[in-house]
Amino acid sequence: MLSSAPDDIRAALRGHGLRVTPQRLAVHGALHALGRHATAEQVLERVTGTVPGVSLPTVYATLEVLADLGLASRVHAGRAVRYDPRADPHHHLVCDACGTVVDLDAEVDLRPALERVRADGAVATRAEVLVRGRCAACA
Amino acid sequence: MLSSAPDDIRAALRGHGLRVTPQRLAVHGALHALGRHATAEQVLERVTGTVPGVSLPTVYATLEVLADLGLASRVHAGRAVRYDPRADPHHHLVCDACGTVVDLDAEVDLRPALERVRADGAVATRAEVLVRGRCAACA
DNA sequence: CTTATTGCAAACCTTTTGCAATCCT
DNA sequence: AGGATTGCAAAAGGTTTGCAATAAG
Repeated sequence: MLSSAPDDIRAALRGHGLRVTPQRLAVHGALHALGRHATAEQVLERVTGTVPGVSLPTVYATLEVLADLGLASRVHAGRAVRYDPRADPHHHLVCDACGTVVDLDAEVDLRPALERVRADGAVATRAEVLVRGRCAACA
Repeated sequence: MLSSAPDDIRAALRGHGLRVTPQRLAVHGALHALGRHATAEQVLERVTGTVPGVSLPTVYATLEVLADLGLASRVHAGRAVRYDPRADPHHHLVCDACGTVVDLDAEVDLRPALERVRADGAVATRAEVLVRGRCAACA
């Protein structure tokens, strides 16, 4: 079972003293059902289809919670922030034509960059390779 | 002399059939004078201090032109897009606390990621390592 | 019960657009 | 002269906030 199981979010929320609400379960479910780097708007559409009465501010708040819990991650690509249901470290390609974000599963040795961060007295919490270009559909 | 010399932008603009206007020179100068990853707003402030009568839409348009000419590059970090006077490939650290973007001069072998892009049938135009964390001042 | 969470509407901020006036070439 | 470029104002996104009503623990 992947870490996206409904039980995991319940446990994660409880473990952080947060409440388990239908909206949070719905947003989490929708993000995984979409299975891609979705915008808050897209998540809202999907959620509204199954659990009506969810508002956009709630979607934003919930996605933020999921990101903080490590159950999702933000990808700052273009206009809109996209939320990635994958939490494990991986890389991204952002299509300059259609704005799509696609995962890049590749092994890149980021240590030189991370060492540079440390040498500068800064702290790294996450690191990824960000490629800009055209996705397969647009190329 | 670095590629930021005023003459270079003149040549670059003319070479692309674009007009050399005081606004474009001012924006280019301001971006380099700021010497860091500035927002359009910050560039406007700086420009207004020396060459009054420049508008925000013009700053945006000009930064876009500079980026297209390869005299600057966009960094999508948080809320606002930041423009980097450096055009050569390098990496970035984005501070989650203050939003600052700092350069990371490090040698990272991105080939595995780029090969992945090609294998997927996509095209890469640029690639960098993006680190999130806290800058030296905020850490 | 108590307080986090929600929905709604409205505010906010960044970026873009439309159009008449301007100024490079 | 002629068309690219500009300023202004206004619109268009995307995201956040304020507050009363609701519901989870």
